[in-house]
Amino acid sequence: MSNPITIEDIAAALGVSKTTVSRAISGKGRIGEATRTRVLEYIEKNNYRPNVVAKGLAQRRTYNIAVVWPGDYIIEDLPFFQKCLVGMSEVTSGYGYDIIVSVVAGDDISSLKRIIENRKVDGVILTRTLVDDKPADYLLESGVPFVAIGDSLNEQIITVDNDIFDACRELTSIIIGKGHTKLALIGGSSNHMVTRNRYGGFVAAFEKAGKKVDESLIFLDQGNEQKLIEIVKHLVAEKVDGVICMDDKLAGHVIGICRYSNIKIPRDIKLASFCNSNTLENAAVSVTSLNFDDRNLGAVATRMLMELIDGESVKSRKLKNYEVIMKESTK
Amino acid sequence: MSNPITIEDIAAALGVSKTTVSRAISGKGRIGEATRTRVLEYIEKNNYRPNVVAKGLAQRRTYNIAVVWPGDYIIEDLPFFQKCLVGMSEVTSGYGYDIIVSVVAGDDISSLKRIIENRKVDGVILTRTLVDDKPADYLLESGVPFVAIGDSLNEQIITVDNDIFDACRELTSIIIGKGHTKLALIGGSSNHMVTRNRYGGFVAAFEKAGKKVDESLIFLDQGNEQKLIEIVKHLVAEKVDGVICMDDKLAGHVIGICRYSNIKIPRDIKLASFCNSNTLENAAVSVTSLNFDDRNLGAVATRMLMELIDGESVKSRKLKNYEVIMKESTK
DNA sequence: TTGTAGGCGTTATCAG
DNA sequence: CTGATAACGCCTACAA
Repeated sequence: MSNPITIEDIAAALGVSKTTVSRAISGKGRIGEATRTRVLEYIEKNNYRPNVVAKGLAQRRTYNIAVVWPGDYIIEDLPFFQKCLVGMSEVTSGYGYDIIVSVVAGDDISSLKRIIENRKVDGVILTRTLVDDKPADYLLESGVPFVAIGDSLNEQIITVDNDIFDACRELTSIIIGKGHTKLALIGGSSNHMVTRNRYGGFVAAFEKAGKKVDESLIFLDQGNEQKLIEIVKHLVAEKVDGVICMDDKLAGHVIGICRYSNIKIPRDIKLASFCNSNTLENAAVSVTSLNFDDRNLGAVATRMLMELIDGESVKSRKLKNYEVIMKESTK
Repeated sequence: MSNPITIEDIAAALGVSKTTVSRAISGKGRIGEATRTRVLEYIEKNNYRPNVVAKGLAQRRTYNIAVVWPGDYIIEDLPFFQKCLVGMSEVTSGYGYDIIVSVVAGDDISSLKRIIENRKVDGVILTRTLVDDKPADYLLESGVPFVAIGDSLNEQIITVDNDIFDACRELTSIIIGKGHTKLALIGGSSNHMVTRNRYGGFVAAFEKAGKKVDESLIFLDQGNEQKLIEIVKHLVAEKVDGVICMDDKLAGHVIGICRYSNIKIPRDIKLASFCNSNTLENAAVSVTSLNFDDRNLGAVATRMLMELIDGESVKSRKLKNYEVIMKESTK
């Protein structure tokens, strides 16, 4: 049925060459003001749309970027990715780009590989960074422009991140400042770069206060709820002042355990989370936590990638804004 | 730098024509077994990858589908979309397709429009359906193949959905069967088709039990927490047996209100949710709810779309499996 | 069974 | 300022 009109149709209708039409559209190359408006008017009237695929073939561009999306269902992580995505989408559409999602679960980067090998995208955004980062390594090797959200140990990788370190240090400092100095820290995968930074911020707050971190109160790579139960009981027995969880998943578990064990927050123990996901809104206590502007993070990452694709040189960035949200759990 | 090799390079290297190479790859058209393997081996050895964009231009295909993604941050909705997406991704990669996300917030379908007008995709999946469905109307008009997840009043629209109606009826029936017949129903946007079906299932359960629904206990288009507070207090004053929320966002609010108002669930009032999002895991009570296989839903929708794109005729489907999860809140 | 030539819709090169 | 003409990389009649 209704085949879309092409640049050639326009050329024929207007008695000019394809080249001229192309120039009128792209704005590149010299062209008479008269013919230019004539073409543009015709385009407007017949609502012509350039074929982006054909354009891409000629320019060796796809006008797509890939966004690596987590394939797991950890609910506390979703709001972050969602907010990032919205920010990304706002930027891409301004550039005439679209977003292809590459769902990556665990170490299986076959989806990403396919997309890259098929040359479906001009660049990639990694939405989290790992210590042993398979996707990043692959992308570096393949030479595709990419930006990673999160910190990296590899200087070659262009990254953008919230200032996790500072934020975590500040939150910890505030709690220390309230006189709660015997603090435990519970964190997730130590293969996530963010875990390192959170840990670093925690330690830095102690240093700043001239105190020493009690290493026996640091628990990383936690996720298993059974082990958490023991840990929480242990902490209460040890009479720690408070516990800081690196994310809301852990904080949620701790709340659940406390409720079940009849431990009262904040009476018996204080609680804070290094990452607010809004998943704890219906929890038994409202939780002190950190808030970041993830939508902006996604937007900035995308702008950086766009510049990278355009051949500009781009430097890693750290976004400075965060909020410390004080709630009942540390009262 | 390293320009990928093309079909022409292979042809030249092997002393055959481009056509022959193309045939060896696609499997279409007659070709000698000998030359065929010769080409395939060469491809393997030099790990040649066809340029999907060029292929698409020639075939008038993009090997992309669009998935309309919600632009809002309603956390209780994210798991559903996430699970759908994973299912979709599994299917598309089997077909050599990729997923472009179209972030649509409210009535602003400009993102979707751009994607369609730019001909970036061969088809679209709508991840929710509305009573007044702007995206669906647009897609119908534009003639792009699409499948909608969720029910529709428009027969022209090809849909696939969980059997919301049956599931809601069953859950309601169970609660009625426990002797709780004075039930309230709180629901979200009545512009969402799913709201209608949930309501329908609720009503059907009453009919099946030979009872009449008390219309004064039906509250749709709720979201505002302030109004919910009044409603909950009203319900308690009216001594209703229980309240069913159409989703976890509402259920979460109700839990919060009850806790604040010192109303005990399930002692003072029973509670159930028509849609389990796992966001209530840390809530004060565990909530009776419905579980669906959303990943499969996404997978089925995608398979249907693939068939549609391949020109096959596809009929709307309703997926039958769901689970009723009985928890403390209705004890 | 294989090859030739033209087309998919643009952009880019190089003359005029 | 404008226009042929050749890419871009692949597919597909039609011929051989």
